[in-house]
Amino acid sequence: MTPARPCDVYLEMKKRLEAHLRDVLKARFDLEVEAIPVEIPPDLQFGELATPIAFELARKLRKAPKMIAQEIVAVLGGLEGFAGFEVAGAGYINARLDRSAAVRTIASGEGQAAASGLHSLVEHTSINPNKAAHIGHLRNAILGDTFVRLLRASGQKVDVQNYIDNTGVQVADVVVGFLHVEKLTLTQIQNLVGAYNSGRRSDAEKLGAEYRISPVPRTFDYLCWDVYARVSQWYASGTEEEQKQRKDLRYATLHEIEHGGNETAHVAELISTAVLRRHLETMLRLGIEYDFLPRESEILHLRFWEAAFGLLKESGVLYFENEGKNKGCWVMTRPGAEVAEGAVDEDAKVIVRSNGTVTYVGKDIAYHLWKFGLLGRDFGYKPFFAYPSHECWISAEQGETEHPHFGGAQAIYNVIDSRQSDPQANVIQALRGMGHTEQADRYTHFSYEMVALTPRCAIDLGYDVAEEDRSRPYIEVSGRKGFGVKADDLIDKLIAATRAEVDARQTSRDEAERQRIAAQIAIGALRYFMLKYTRNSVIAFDFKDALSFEGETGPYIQYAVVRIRNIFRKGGTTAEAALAELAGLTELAESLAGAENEDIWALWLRAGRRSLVLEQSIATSEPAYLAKHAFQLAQEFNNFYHKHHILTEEDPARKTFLLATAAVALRELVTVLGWLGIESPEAM
RNA sequence: GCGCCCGUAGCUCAGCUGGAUAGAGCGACUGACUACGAAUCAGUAGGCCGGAGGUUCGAAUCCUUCCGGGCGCACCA
Repeated sequence: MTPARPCDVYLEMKKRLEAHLRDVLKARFDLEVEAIPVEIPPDLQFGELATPIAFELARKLRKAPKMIAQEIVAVLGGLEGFAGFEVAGAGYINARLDRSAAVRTIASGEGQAAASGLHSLVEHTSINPNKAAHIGHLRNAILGDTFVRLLRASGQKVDVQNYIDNTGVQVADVVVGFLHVEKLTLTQIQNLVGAYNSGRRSDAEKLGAEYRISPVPRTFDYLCWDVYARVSQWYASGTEEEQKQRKDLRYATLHEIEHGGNETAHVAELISTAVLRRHLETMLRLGIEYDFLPRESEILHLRFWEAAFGLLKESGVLYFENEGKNKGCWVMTRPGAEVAEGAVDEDAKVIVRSNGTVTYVGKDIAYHLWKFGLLGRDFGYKPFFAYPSHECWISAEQGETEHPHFGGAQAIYNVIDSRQSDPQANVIQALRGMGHTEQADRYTHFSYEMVALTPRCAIDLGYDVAEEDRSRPYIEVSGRKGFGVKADDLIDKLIAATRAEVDARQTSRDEAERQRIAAQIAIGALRYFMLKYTRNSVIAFDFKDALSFEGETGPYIQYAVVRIRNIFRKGGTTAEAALAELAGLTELAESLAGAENEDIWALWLRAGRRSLVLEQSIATSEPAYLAKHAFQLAQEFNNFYHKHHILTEEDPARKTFLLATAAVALRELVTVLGWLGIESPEAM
């Protein structure tokens, strides 16, 4: 069997050094050390790897760290792939790699991960299908989609799910909006959806005028955005009596939708399906695809809860409360709660209300039992949306007889914003309580902070910003108030901006090609923008930052790729050929030594770090690490590019080496950008 | 009141399970296009890492506490 990641010298060398140190410590000093710390030094002058192990051993051995380090170095001997070890500072042991050997390994590496055998399920996007997607949803989808790509790159089999809450209160609200505020009939709604779906804007406008809807936005999800804002306002306006009636109407509508099989439910289905289709189209513009769309309506109608309820009662996770404020409910103990023996847990989480209906967390427990294959029930499946390479399926009460199998995963990741960490913790707690500890351990709430608007951005967009909000660092987006930046608007704006730049530079390319390049750059800019921040940092959105194409941005990295491609184009050769030629060079050491080559060595080293960063990214669920890695790689290449002129190099061996350096940078940049869902344009 | 997150350069953010002189981008100021395209590069200025204690050979990182900000704590979803 071939090694999983032959090109990753860092990962390989780190493991080798750890193992060697462990052996030496055992054999020569009779020391068993659990974890040997091996780190990457802050500067290349300290070598490529280092360990502060001597500091840790100082107390135990009652000796100065520096002496211990010297003793260890004295017996380390030679290790394949390393040029030597030395003591530095107060007791660091620095390791220097055999640079030529490392370069050859990196150059030859394919970097393909072997299948890990792990089957994971990632749930992301999960937008309520009642309005257009906004920038907050983009962060979710881009984080989720990128993480899917990372898991797949590491060899996992991954199913991508987008959960659709098509029977919730948000859908009910827009149904109320269409039926009772806009006062449309089922037939009229059907006509409107049909006109929008056919793509003929003029038809939608004609109907809009006839039905007295104004303004008539360009797409159906945009219309819903407006209707949702109007109905929210409608609920809050009017007399007290009217408000009560409207609230009653809201919940009556919700219950009809949940129950199904009536006209209101039919309207809800019509609207939510049309909006869902728009969400898929929006996300596809960013290269985001799904495998399966489980819907709440099927979780209800296929009685997932019934099955889960039985299991929960059996395992004792749920108990019936006879006393206190939750009297008459089925409840569960919250994670971390400590309740005295015999006392009533007033703080318990209600799962089944005293009227017998189940709460959101209850339904979520059922759904997650299904995800792990522990429920004993399954959805029906129907094809819903065709991508060029595969079909996206949707849940159905009665599905096709032939269908792929979803669920039954070994590990799951839920990309859900941090405000939902309590309910997520409840679900995990329930799984653990049922004895599914392994599943509970492999349940990751992939949480992230919201995207908010800077006050300046909100004012620029024409929203009323209260005086007290103007001094705040950011203002939360609100679909209810219609307050936010719609995803498609942002994408359009980005494409227009990149198009202007492309037009200025690519005068000889035709219209279609320019548009394609502009889109690639715009999507690259957007995806990178959403990925450069770590998950628990609130993004205060501003067009100035998002529309920036300089510095730490997607286009900066793409530009490095284009530069490398230009070198090979002008040089009449290819990256593959350059790497093949490198193998024929007998002497590399000279090109890698000395201060004037330090930047080249740094670039090779960075190139040899991909799998290490991937591993860290997955372990911490932090795609930002890989985004940063891509940027640093591009930065180091640009550095190299300015310092060494490749095509005019006269020494043929040196030129081959420089070309190979560019080739490896290209290979790494394209690979890592691909993991981030960012395309590498041919020109820009 | 309880829980979670955050506070690092003028601004926006990195800083991995504690480790060597605290980094990047933007902005400001200097410079570099008859070069493989300057969406680039080089340089300068800019930091009691919110405050105070503690643990440690060593703390931006761990613990305690205080201050300042955000978000959760429903028989809503």
